[in-house]
Amino acid sequence: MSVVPGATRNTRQRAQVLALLAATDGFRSAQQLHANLRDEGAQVGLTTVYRTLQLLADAGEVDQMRLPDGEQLYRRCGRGHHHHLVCRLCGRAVEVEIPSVERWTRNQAAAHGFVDADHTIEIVGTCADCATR
Amino acid sequence: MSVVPGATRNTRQRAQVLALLAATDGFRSAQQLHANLRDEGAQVGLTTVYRTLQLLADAGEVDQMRLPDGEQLYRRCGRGHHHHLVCRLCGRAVEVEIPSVERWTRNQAAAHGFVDADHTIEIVGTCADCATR
DNA sequence: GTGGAGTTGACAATCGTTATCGTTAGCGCT
DNA sequence: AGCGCTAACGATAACGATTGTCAACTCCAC
Repeated sequence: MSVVPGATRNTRQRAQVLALLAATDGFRSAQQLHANLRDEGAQVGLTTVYRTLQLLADAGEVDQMRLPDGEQLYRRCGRGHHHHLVCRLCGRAVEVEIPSVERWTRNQAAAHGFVDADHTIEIVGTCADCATR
Repeated sequence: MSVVPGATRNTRQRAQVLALLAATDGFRSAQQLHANLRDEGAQVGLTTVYRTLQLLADAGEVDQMRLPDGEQLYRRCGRGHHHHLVCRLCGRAVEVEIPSVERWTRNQAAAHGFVDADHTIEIVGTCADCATR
């Protein structure tokens, strides 16, 4: 039997992106992550950072959110469905759960005949540290 | 005394953008609106459409939301704080209110020391018409 | 070690949006 | 109606994040 097509490989670049994500606790943009990797001497292309983040996001390994200005941010996250309270300045994030809203959104969608409903809930603010600075 | 600086003027272009928005009941992108205006013979520049939408959004005359792919959408809306259930295909929107969540998000932000907290809640699905088509 | 399919990355292209800046035109005033 | 000031316009260029391209590379099963 030949190799199963579709296997994913463990490459140096993916390990480095994952390592950086593991060491970061706030949301970061692909460009920020790429810059950080370059700073610490890692040899990773910007394209690869984007691709890796997309892979991880699709696999549910990282969460992604979008700032009001449209920039995409990524963060290594706990599993399961949850939402975020994010600092608009430093990216620090707190995972929050909204038990009632999950049910509520489903019901609203169904009540209006919408199917395949998905929802996005993000709370963006300024964290205590950034506020006093 | 001279003219008060900062006055806004009534131009043909703004009237046309407003008229189109009034005749549209779903979320539309700036580019879609511009194309529609051109189709019906209106002479309006793309830049002006963007500027006008931004003005209206700042003034609270229209609501803006962002699709998962980052595209900005606009819609003439009822006043007051509310959220939307939007069709991902045709842009049709239903305004919904989430009584408990407004309070909940405020409390969560405060509990974690965040200030100036803002929240975005959007439900995107496929409406009944688009689903059967 | 070898083969070949998954990966990489420099570069170009895309796409929505914003800045530029000379021209146009709304409107308060006379 | 005419004048003048300045907001507003709009064609075009610039921008910035993201994605496509494609030849070179490198994991890894055998």
